[in-house]
Amino acid sequence: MSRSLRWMDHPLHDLSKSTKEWQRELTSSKAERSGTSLTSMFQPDMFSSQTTVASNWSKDERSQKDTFNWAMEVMSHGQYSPLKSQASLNLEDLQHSTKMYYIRQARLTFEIVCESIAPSQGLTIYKIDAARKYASTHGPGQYVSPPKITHLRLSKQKIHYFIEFISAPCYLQVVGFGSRHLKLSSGLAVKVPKAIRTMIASRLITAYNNCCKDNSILPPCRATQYKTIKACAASQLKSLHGLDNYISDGMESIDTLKKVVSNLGTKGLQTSKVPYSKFRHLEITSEE
DNA sequence: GGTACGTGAACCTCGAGGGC
DNA sequence: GCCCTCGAGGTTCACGTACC
Repeated sequence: MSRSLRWMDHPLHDLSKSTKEWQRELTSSKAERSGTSLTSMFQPDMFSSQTTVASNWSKDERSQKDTFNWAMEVMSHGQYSPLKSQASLNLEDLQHSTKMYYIRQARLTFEIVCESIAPSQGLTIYKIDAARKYASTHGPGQYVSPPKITHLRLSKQKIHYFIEFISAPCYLQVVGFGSRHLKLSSGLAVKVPKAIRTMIASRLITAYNNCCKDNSILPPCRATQYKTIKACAASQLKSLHGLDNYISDGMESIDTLKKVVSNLGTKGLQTSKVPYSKFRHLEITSEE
């Protein structure tokens, strides 16, 4: 068997596969070759004792990503840039930049793993011993003292204001037909008419926070507002029905502005102060 | 002491902008 | 045109406080 592995020989080179498929293939292929699983290779005691490799991921308190980052950091001797996130979508469904990020991480990971399996240069017993010594003397690091967090119970009035705001007719439209059942924590089921929200949660929250700012009211934190909106059952408007009307109104507004500027010019406004360039841009945009 | 729930932080994804 | 980095948007999670 060759001492070095090539990228194209490895299942990771098939970029059309999802990361989960990669993990499955990598795990199975490693197990076939070595008689053990990749999972067991990533256990915290991998360098200190071979008797502990039988433990599995589920028993570890760390998340899968943390364990992975930990393993890669150890294997790369601190050279590995930690994986920031795990893809939950299939690779082909991700945006290009996101896909490139995961591919980059996969390549880097693969190189490190290959280097560990078939070290061609640089890795010596002395360096491994030095790494062990460093880990035993320096430990896992210092925890930063967490800041004091204070909690304030929201008053019913505050919650009422928020619900009233998000239930305004411009944000919530009741559908003329159908209904749904809200199940309360007390077990009581309430029948409410179906409603459609015209704005996504984050926009609603931004609008409410601006409103609070104008009225010098302290709003609940974002997460609480998200929870409240989620609890108030409503569908999200996804249809583009009415979009033509908005565009039509917008174009009409631009025409009106042009007429106003033109009139101001005839009344003696200096030509240099008339922003013709901006209207030219709008004209070009509207023709496309 | 148990639990409900408010909070900050983390997660996942995307887009802009720049280098080659 | 491809690749990469960085930062922000939108959402969810887990911790820890306050109340019963």
